[in-house]
Amino acid sequence: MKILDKIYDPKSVEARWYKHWMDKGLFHADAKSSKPRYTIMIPPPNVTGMLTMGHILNNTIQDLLIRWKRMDGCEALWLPGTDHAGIATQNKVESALKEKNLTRHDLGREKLVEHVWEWKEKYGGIILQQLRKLGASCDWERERFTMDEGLSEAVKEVFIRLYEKDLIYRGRRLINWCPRCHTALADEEAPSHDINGYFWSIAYPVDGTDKHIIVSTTRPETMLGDSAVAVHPEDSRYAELIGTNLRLPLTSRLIPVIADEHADPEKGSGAVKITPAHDFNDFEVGKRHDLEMIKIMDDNGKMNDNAGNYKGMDRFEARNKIVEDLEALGLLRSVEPRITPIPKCYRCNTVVEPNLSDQWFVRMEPLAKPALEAVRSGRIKFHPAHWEETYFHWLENIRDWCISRQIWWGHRIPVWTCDQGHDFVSRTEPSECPECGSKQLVQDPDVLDTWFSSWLWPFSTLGWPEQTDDLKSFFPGDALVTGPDIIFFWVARMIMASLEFLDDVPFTDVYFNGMIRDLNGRKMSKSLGNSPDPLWLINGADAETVAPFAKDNPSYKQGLPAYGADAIRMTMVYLTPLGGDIHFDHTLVELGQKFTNKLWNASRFVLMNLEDAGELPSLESIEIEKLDITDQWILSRLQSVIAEVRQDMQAFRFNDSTKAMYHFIWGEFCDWYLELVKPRLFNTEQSDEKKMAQTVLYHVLENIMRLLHPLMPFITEEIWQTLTNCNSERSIINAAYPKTNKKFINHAAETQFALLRDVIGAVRNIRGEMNIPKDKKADLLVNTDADSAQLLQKSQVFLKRLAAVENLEAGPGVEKPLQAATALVGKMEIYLPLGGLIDIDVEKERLAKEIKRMEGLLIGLDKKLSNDSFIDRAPKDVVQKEREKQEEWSGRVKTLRATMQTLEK
RNA sequence: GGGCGAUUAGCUCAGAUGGUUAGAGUGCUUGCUUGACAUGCAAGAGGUCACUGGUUCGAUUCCAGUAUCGCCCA
Repeated sequence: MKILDKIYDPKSVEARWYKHWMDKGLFHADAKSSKPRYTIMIPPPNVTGMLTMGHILNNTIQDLLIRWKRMDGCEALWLPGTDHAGIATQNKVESALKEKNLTRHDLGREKLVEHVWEWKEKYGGIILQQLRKLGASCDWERERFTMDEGLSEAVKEVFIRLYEKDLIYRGRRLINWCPRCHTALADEEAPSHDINGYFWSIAYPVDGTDKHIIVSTTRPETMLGDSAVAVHPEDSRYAELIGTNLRLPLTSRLIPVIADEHADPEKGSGAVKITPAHDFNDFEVGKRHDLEMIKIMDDNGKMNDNAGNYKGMDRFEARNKIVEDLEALGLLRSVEPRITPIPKCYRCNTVVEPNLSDQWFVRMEPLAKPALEAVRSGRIKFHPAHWEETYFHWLENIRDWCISRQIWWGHRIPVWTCDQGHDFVSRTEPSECPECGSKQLVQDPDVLDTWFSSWLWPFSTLGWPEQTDDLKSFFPGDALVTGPDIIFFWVARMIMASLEFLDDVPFTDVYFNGMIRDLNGRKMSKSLGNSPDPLWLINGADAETVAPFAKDNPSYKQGLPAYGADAIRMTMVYLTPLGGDIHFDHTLVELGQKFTNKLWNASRFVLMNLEDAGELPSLESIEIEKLDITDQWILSRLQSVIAEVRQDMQAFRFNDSTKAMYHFIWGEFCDWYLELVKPRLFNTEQSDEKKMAQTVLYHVLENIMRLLHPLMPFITEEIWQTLTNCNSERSIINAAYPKTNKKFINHAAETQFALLRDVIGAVRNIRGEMNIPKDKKADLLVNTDADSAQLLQKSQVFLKRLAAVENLEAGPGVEKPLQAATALVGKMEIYLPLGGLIDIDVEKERLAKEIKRMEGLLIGLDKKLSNDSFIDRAPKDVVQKEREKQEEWSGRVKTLRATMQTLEK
């Protein structure tokens, strides 16, 4: 049997096994397999993206599920890929052009798109390479990209189907416009941010009088586009003015005072300016009152012809000038600071401008209804469930989805217009207008929102609309693992699309992983620069490399050790409760690193001690009665842990499953079993006892490796291969996930072992508190019943080894010697006659502390039990339990007091 | 303004369906180079479970309110 190297080196082990897995095609899922299916579609990262800590968590969880299901007998598909990120990618290429003093218009549409493809081939998808370092067991043969031919077909098909069902329409509407990216955005793509703004109050003169109406606004520049001032119909202050005209300052226009419930009498003066072409609420008011829609800005966010003297100014420059001019006219009545929510472009952070333009929209309400129902009925479950509220709220208040984008990188809208003005859709390049036969055709210049391709991801990746084997085999999928930040963008829309086009849900469970934050609680993001490069954590990074980052993140100053992928995976999952956020710092990964080291060394120890084992019997063939109590205990515990891990993973409680394994492996297998098994192993003679110990050791460790593999794939493969002396044809990837074996569940053994462990603990406690060196052995006397005494007698070798016990005397009626330290374990009294070693004062102090603690507990308990309502109303078994406790504890206090007295003599 | 979530040991976090002597890792103190591991072993200190009420025999756990923080929507 091979022995492991002294130090675990994640770098070489990880590279070696990942290559092996790839070479053997172990991640490939076979559509023709007869096994049950398990499918996860990766949330496709942007093709421009780099790996972040968020991806680490997200993909570790997916890999954990996939590897578990694969071992558990499923044909498991984890399909990877990227999306083309229309705006982001085009931005990237355009800024590269800018350095050569070129704009996209210099190149023209075709050339630019060519350029983007080149860029994509060269730099795109780095993130997928990075995922391999994490150990992701994606089926790389099935990698997809949203601009692939097949996926583009799916997009076109979906557009046409929706168009023909009248679920897609073109309309002139107010949309969110990014003046920098030069495109429309969906509502979700323009999230609002609070900024420190102002609230300006402006006097609008009533025409023909010397009266004024005061209106307030956070955006004074838009007044140039005002077409009315609204007051509430029941606001008596303004009743007489309704229908009169106001002179709009800085212009020559007259605008009416109208009555509309949009005006809130409680807010400001109660009168509100209406700018239908530049405000979403005002747009609705404008429609109701048939007001003129006056656009005062161009697509760059600069003032246009309608802005009079302000023409050509940037919107913010115009704002300042307008405020200045109003002040000069004496019409500016007040300025107060105000936190103002403003929408910003999610790609470039520019302030978004509402813009009136022709765009394509999807009618969402008919799609939303079935999607709502799918979650309400429980066909799809969210983990944690509270995200359902957010989902419901959005779908119940759904607005139509603006899907056209005025950029060039993306799926072209399959709509043509002929010179007679007829619009029509076509699956192929049309040669004539189906309505009038005209051959003068122009295709819509816009492309579709990237999410309009991502929402098809669960089936477009499998070949839809073709009825491929993959589609039949792997759709619908099982789990989706993603962040709650894209619940609207993506999760809800995938559900809608799958129900609409395949009449089925795309997955049955959605796991929302938490956000990774820095230690100050800020979300890790590129723009804040507070996220370390995850590859630093995996491969290590010297101080120089991380210096720029370490400036604001001092814990990185010394550089980072190579923690390895397994350590990071384990740490992240350990730290994440169901959907909870993580406050992350790299030093937390020491948890996983230490665990990895422990696992490695424990395995090394086992392997060293199996060298002379020869052929070991199968576990099944062992007669349980012949096993040592410690063997029975560890095997029984193993069964419980297997059951617990399975249960937790099934419930998406990965941190609980991780903790269960951690505690079992370190706290029970390493700390206790390995120590207890040593006497048998170190026996140089070959004996049945030794062979038995070796057998149990082997089987427990082998189970541990399989149990842990989905979480820590590399180290478990390395150890498992060595342990099982595998030829390279087999892999732990295809080994069976452990199942509970009822034969080994043994509660009696667990109880007996607990007793032994507690006695050892009590002796260690005394020795520890008195700082008694290990080489000073002491006798142990235990006053206890015959059964326990027998167990202790049988376990003398353990007591000697782990508690430095010299001689043991145990049985009923054993009396406390003078000059002894005392401890109570359950109903046992244990004494350590330490002679010269014992410090009476320390022992008195120790006893006094324990008496005080127990008395404190007893007071509470007595109070509870003297409460009649408790006795009457609490369940009988609870009362009974409390009574037993009271008896035991008061007995304990009595014993401790008596002991104290003997010391005081 | 509306909705959702959080507040437990110095730090990072666990604690389904109310009854546990409130836990883990890390940090801290003490003692150990014990034939796998000093990335280790053993022992210890450290908590008014944010605050105020309510429900209950009993609340860290359920409900309401307050405060602070975070996210989403307007």
